Amino acid sequence: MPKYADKADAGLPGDPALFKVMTEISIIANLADREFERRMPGGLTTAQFGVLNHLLRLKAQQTIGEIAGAMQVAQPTMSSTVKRLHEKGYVEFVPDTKDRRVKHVKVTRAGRAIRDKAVKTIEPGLAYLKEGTPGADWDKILKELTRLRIVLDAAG
Amino acid sequence: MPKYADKADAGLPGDPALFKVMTEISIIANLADREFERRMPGGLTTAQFGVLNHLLRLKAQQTIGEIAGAMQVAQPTMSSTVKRLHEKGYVEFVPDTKDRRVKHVKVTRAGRAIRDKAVKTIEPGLAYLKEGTPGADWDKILKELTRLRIVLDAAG
DNA sequence: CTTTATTATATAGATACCTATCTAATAGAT
DNA sequence: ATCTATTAGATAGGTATCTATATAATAAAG
Repeated sequence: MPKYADKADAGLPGDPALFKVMTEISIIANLADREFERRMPGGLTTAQFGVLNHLLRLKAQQTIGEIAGAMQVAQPTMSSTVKRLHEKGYVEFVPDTKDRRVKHVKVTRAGRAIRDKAVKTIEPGLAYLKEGTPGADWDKILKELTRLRIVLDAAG
Repeated sequence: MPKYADKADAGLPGDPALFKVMTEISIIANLADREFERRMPGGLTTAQFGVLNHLLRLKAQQTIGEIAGAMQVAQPTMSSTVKRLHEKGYVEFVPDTKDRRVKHVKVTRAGRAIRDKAVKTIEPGLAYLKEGTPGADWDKILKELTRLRIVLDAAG
């Protein structure tokens, strides 16, 4: 049951627009995670899907640290996510020949298969969202959100 | 150290705009939480601040279920957040005279004080973000994001 | 009235995320 | 060569979030 569908926005009248934007972003992030994970096969989470998708699109192996940087999360977070993918057999670890501290993460066949399945699961949902927001210029909104993210990131 | 500031967007070339938007939203939500919590007094989290702010702006007490609905999170999540606020002395529980199952959550003086401090802490950050994104029409973006959230919420 | 259904909140068990810290291995400096 | 600094990753402890379930109290039905 939707809880907010009858309200103009998630904020209160006095809030500045950007504050409301941040509130919406927080709610959307949570709702989207829930929707995706409800539909994703094999108990994949969005974090786990993100890693598989990232590596497969790059067509490359990466270290845990590199993946953490690319996904914009802390290294221990990525250690944990990769560990779960490993337990499920979706990635394997390739030792570095020159530096024994390093683990190269490689997607397995099973990992590729589950990711392809996940992509197919997501596509109709994305189409649904796009149809549900006619007239929205997502390319333009993307540009602004990217600018916002860069400023926010630089502030840290 | 920013990790993404040198990239056009957080997605990959083949991704549809709306997919990239969702990716940005996820990253922004995390970055914003971190920034705010780093600056907030008294170890307040964004979730905890959100509850105090919500109740104080409404100028009303609400039950845990009502707050959960308003903040768009599951009821056990709100039980947990409210519990932490109670441990810190920022809210108190007012028993319902007619229904002994119900807890009315009321912000204490200390809660109001910490929220006022938090608001003052946030304002410059918001101004910084706004200045860092000149020309962005946040009112318009808010409208689109709200539509997106409503569609997403209705899908659940 | 007693039994059943509903409702409000709490508890249990996961995952994701963080910061702080530890270990192991490599690199640098003297 | 040895001592120190840096780096990759793992571990510990904490909050937020979810779903599923338990508990308690009210409401509805018989």
